[in-house]
Amino acid sequence: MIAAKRVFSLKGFNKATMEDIANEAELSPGTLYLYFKNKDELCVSLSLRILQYLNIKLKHVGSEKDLEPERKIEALKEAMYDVYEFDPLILINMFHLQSNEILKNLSPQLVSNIKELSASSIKAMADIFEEGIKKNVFIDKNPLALAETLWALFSGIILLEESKRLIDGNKDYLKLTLESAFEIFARGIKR
Amino acid sequence: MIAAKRVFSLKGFNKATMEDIANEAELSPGTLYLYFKNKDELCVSLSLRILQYLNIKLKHVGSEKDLEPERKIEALKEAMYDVYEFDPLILINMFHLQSNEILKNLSPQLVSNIKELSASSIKAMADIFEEGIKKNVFIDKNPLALAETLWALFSGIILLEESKRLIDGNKDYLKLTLESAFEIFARGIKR
Amino acid sequence: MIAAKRVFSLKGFNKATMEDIANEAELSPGTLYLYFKNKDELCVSLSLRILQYLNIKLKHVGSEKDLEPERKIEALKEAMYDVYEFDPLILINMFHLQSNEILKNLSPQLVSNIKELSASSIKAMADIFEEGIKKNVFIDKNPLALAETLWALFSGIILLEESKRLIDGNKDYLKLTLESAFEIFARGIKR
Amino acid sequence: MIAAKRVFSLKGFNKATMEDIANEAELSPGTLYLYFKNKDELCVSLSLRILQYLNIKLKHVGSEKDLEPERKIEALKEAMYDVYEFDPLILINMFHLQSNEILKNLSPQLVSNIKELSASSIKAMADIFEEGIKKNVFIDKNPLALAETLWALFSGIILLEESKRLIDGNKDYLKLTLESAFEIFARGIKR
DNA sequence: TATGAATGAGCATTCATTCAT
DNA sequence: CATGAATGAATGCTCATTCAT
Repeated sequence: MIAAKRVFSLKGFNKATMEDIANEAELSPGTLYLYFKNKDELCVSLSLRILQYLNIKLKHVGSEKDLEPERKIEALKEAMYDVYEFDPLILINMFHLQSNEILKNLSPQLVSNIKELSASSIKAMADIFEEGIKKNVFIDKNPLALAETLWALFSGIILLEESKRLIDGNKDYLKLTLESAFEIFARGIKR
Repeated sequence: MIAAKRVFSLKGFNKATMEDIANEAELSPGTLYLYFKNKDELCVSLSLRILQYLNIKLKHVGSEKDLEPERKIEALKEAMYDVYEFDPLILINMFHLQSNEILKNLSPQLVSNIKELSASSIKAMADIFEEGIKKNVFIDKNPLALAETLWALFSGIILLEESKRLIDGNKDYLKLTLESAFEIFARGIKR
Repeated sequence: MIAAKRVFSLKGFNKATMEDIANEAELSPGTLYLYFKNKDELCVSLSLRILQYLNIKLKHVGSEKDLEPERKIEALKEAMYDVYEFDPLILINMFHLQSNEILKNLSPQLVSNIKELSASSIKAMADIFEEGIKKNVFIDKNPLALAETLWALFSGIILLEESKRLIDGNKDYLKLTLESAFEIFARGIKR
Repeated sequence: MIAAKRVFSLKGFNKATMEDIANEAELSPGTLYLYFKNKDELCVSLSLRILQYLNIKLKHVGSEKDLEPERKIEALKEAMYDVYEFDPLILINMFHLQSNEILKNLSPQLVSNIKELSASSIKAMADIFEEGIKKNVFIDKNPLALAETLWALFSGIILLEESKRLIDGNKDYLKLTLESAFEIFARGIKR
């Protein structure tokens, strides 16, 4: 998977061949198929891994007992930025994947995994919002709706920054963009 | 382009063949190449079209003299939803495109067009925010930053809904999600 | 034909398209087919032209009454070099053509033309040799055989120099190579 | 390579498809690409093989200690005829190749191989001439120039005979033509 | 005479996948 | 558990040629 990550990052998913990955992993092409049913599943496994990482990070924020809801929003931002820095390319890929034709040909098991992890991540955020609402810190809205909005904001920013980098060759302003967006979001949900 | 739209929607970009499109258009494959340099450019042309449409809609909102800034945010939401309804698949595709390996192999002319239209769209929103800031309706933040946040929110929501549809087979809740997200955003930027 | 010559020289016969030639000639592709049955015949027409030119030159040498046979060999060399300089690429192409798969698909008329011109050129040289043999200046060999040898020598040198240029990027030493080869040939046929 | 030789001989290089060759070799098209980078390189490999064969033959003649220089010229003729008989079509193809657009797209390795073999072949002949010059049997001329002349004569004759066969349907007189040309050449370089 | 848009058969090449070892 | 040679279906793209105007 490390090899695959490296190759996908370098060549992009479509241009990377199984042979490339096998070479990078110092394995033979055939061996890859002992561990992954096909190329799609190999690709998705990478997404799953980062989704797991994100999930853990978000849950961890939720479980911090001593943190005020408002601070937790801050912590979410940090968590998201951490995940991004851990592996930008794979994160981007993951957000692409979610609405892609690849999903259609995936094994139900894997789709189910993705579904669970996504749901779990959004749930983790929703819990935080729910707490905030109960404490009268956040506006009284469906916590899930708040969580989805934040999720959308996060993924949208990731893709926007990627697109800016590709089109303009811009440097990496993600941190700033993220700060700014979270500030607006935080104000938007404050009671 | 209508044929291509149909075929891409049906089969997805990678699975659609030039022959499929030619058949749908009742043309020969060779003829497609008289009008589009290659498959990528044909695909991107579709994105360009919807980006143009979005651009016009956003500019139109900006130019409405009698509308209060707060109403214009509402109008932006309507505009975005209109564009989505005009052609969901192509809009999704467009947001994918922006951060994709396809961009790397595109003719500079086309990349430049995309760049201009994106910039112009964001600028149109930024103008609205600037007006609102001047009128002391919105918080005093860089209007461009506000615009980018809204853009990210929009694209993130589009992709999130698409992913929900693919994974859960959920019905189309975009309208609701959009409403909810815009409400938060509007509160977030209100002074 | 001038346009075709230019395009073939630039791109080579296989890579040059009829559209290239039409553009260069400021005509439409269709129009080319009013004058040439197909691409092969257009190509061969060019060869025919230079073969005609060579033919005239060689005959002219033969008809110089006041020239000793030995001088005529010198004159042949000059004639050949002239033809080469007139259009190296087309001459090379012509020698390639003669033993190529293109010939198999040519109209009988054109094949017949080539045949006649080649024969006539060789005949012109043979006449010179015959004269020399009668005058006891050249060895008593079949004049046609002498002519064919000289023809082979000429074409071989043309192709060798072309190959040297392509492989080594060497400058144009054709003149020197030709001199040297003719000297050997002249000694070889002198009584 | 045997399959390719057969197919090229039958259909000519341009008309032969990779599928034809694969079928003839009882392999799949893809497998061909495991051994040859592309069609051009497959074609050139054939040329390389005969060039190697020619090279060995010529060197062998040069290394015969007991042969007088004059006999070595005879032996060269025999060697060349042997190579021709070994595979006429491929030899013709080889001489075409040397001055062709194909060379431009070849891997540097292959071009370098061709270059070396050609040079080595000409050198082998030049050595023979040098020996003859030292022994006062041949005229005192640059041995390399003599070698190139003979090379040109050889290739020119090969192509001329091929063209005669194509145009006139003539039988194979190569042996005779070669004899005659070598006789002239031998006289031409004799002191 | 000239056009040029449309053709569509044709082909090189790729690469995910398999399977005998 | 690993191999890697072989596969062969799949497809983007080309370009000589045509024909209605």
